[in-house]
Amino acid sequence: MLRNATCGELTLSDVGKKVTLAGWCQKLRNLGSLVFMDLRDRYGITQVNIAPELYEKVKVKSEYCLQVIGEVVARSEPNPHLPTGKIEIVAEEINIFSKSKVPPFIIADETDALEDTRLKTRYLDLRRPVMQKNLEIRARLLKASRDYLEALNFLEIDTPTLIKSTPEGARDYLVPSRTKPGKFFALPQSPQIFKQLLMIGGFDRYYQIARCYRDEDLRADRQPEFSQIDCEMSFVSREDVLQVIEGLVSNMFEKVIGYKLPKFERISFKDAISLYGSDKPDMRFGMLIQDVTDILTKGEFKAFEGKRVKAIVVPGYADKCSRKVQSKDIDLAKKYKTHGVSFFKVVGGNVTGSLSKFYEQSQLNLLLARLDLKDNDLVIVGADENEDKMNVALGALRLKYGRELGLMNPDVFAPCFVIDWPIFGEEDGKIVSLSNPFTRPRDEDLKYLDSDPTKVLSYAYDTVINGSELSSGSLRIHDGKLQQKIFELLGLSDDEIKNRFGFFVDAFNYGTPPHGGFALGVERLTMLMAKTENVRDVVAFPKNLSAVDTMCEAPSSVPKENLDILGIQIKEND
RNA sequence: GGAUCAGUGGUGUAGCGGUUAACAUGCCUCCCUGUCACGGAGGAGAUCGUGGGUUCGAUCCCCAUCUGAUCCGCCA
Repeated sequence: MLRNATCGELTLSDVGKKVTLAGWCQKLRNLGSLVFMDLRDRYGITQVNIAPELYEKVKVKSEYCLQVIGEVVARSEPNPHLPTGKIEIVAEEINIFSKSKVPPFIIADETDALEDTRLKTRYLDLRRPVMQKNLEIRARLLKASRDYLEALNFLEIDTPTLIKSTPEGARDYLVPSRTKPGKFFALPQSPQIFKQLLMIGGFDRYYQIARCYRDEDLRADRQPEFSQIDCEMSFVSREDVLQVIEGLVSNMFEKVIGYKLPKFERISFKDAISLYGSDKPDMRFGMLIQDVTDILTKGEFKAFEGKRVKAIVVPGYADKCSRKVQSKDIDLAKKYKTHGVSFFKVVGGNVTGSLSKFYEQSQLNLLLARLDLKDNDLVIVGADENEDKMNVALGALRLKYGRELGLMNPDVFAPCFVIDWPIFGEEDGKIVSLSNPFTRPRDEDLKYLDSDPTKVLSYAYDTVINGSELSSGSLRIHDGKLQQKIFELLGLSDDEIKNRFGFFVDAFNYGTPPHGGFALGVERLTMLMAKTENVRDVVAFPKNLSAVDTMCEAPSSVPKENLDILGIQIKEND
């Protein structure tokens, strides 16, 4: 037996027991004729009292992996900050399993190393309690989701990860085929098509913890490979699916972090954009975007003419809003391809600011009343021909100030469903898909399919908590004719449809049940529960922003012979 | 594809035309019987990301390049 207790469990009631612990030497405190060692494992830290003679013999150092045999004793001076702080082990024997080089950074929650450094020796970084806690949250929420879904009769079925490339949406990761040189598999961006085929195959409730791959640029919350709790159900209404999502997510929060989520709000896509300036609204705080077009286009200020004018109010911020701050905000708004924003301040009950001179007092009073302005409030105003662009820009500013004013409390979770998404958008006069092409249009909107497709809303739904898109899903089309029609509206020719989705379209001719589902982002969920804004904190071995694993140095070159077998030649750099 | 910020001992930072390149921490040696961010004394450790330029002189200014972070585009 290499150990019979962990470093996190011993208490005063264990005093007198002889125990064997195993772990890593976290810290040594050598007082001369008395040496203390903090021994660390996954469960905690236990102090070991080592006699100088024993210490001389074993010569323990930082991060040595070792075993301690000794008696549990009560400490004469307990440490109230440590769960095991009332006891220590008097070492009788120390066996070193293996030595360690001096680690490149301090292995503790409060490490001062930058992430880049930590990633190069991730296995050391993973020893840090906070990383172990994060990965434990991840494991526990997966377990909770399995338990919940299994109880509802969902069947776990895995789907292939070497699949047909169907260029649409995200860029595929490609895998060359050896048996068919010159041809490629793609790694799945999601199991979408397969889970729908499972519905046709009669598995009315399917789920899977699915690995997904997207070869797109990364972000702090985006990795090229990630996991989804993927579900699909047959013979369901939108309401049925939303119930499952709400139940599942609430159950996970309760089981994993003991948080009771409130009932999920519902908001239409349209309202989310116009009130929050985002399709993933953070509902922990207000500061909603308001329409002031009728008031502010009536003045002498020509630049607002013919545009939609929208505003947010930052309470009590007028005196903090220097010229520098303003110019930063203008730049932020311009990032979203707007003309920028302007500022009003409320001073002594009056609306002031460089634009105020363009307006009559009566109009400014209207503004005071409409926005319910108080002294020292800051009003950020933007105008644009394209209302949604300005909404999105103001939405970004809303988040900036929400953060700054401490309104985004990480201990509070505000869930909502964003529903009624449009199916089509317009880009350069062309109809483009805004969702996946299998999303089912609302029955009441089918009549617009020919006349004005952009008016057609769908049975799609996103789950959003604290501004993070946790899941997205929809009812799917189950009628072959309607599916064909959607493909046509997207400008796909019969040949293209046949090439990309032929097998899928064929399947629809054999009795497709009405179905729908969703996919929950595992990393996003874990990030919320672990209260981190960085995906890499909840992935054991992540890629950096260039999609590189700096520890393994992947991707890498491969020998020419391997390429020859695949019929691949690398183009020389020009 | 674009924007911004940052690369200085192992680690994290300071310095921003002339410095013995500073501080903290880690590491090594010695002292220390109750530490838990132990304490004390001493020591080693840096071609200041790379290449070019400006200058009498560059870690510092300029250009290029590489690397990292964050955002926009992108992510059906």
